[in-house]
Order: sequence, then structure tokens, then C-alpha cells
Amino acid sequence: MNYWLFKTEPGCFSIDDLKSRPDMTEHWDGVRNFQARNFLRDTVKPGDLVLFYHSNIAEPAVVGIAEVVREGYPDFTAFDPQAEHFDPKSSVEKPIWYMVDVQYVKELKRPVTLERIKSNPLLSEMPLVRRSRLSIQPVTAEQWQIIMAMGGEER
DNA sequence: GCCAACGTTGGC
DNA sequence: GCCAACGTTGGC
Repeated sequence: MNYWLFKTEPGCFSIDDLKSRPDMTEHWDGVRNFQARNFLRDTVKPGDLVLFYHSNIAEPAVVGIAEVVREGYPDFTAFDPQAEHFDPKSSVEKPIWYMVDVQYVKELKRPVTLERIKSNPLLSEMPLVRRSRLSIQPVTAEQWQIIMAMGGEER
């Protein structure tokens, strides 16, 4: 079982959107970065837990937890010329982009802001701190525990 | 809204 | 296969 951090702009898709449909799976689509794609296609598996991170806002933060419920499969939004992330180079026969499905687990009692993450020396190795642009990032078990504690969650 | 970081594209 | 130009991300 692995841990991850998935970024999303809340104006596009937020924890409230996920929470409002707790019994439904949501497609994590639109990822158009090869390194992130490789994680989604090859490494992210059902049962993995995800830090749900709100980016590109005044106070970026980990705000909740999601669970992966379907492993990587072709991102069909890349095939749709009307879709925002349409990619003419990707096809049903030879898909380039992949997505997984996730389900709501919980909101953190207290959001863990990027500011708090950056100020914790134990989290200095997180890609979020080191290379902030990657939208799908692995998280170690230790980092997960620390962020849970910072978020006010029980062990 | 600015701009640094960095990923991608394309000419050569 | 190099690298300059360009586009995007995302913190501030």
C-alpha cells in the first residue's frame, strides 16, 4: 500500500466536490505531465491513500484524504476534441494519458498548509517542497503520519 | 498579476 | 541529440 499527494485547483475540483458525492468514484483525469502519468499508469493502486491538496490559491494546503479505488486506465478525456485537456496525439489504440478513480475518505480536522509543511524539517524531502510543480507525488509512510498528526487526526 | 522553475517542442 | 523558445504551474 502506497501513499500519494494529488494536487488540484479547488476552483476546478475541490474536496467539497469530492465530499458531496461520497458514494461515487471520481475520475482523476486531465493529468498531462509524463512523470505524473507514469505514477498513475504504473504505481498508483486501489487501496492507496491520497493527500488531497488544494493548489494555486492564497493558502495552499492538504485538506483531506481520498482512497484510490481503480488503478490506472486510459484518460478518455484526451480523446474528446471538446474536452479541456484534449490531446490529438492520444488515441484509443495508443493512449498516452492515464487516470485513476478515487473516493472521498475524510476531511482533515485542521488543514495542513504549505507554510506549515515547509516549516517542518521532517518534511523537507517532500517533492511538494523540493519541486513544487509535480501534480502526483509519492509520500512516505513517515511523512503521512506526520501530516496526519499536523492535521489533528488520531493515529 | 508577476515571475521563477521547469517541462515540452521543434529547428538545426 | 542539443538547446533556445515557448508554455504552464503554482507560490507569492
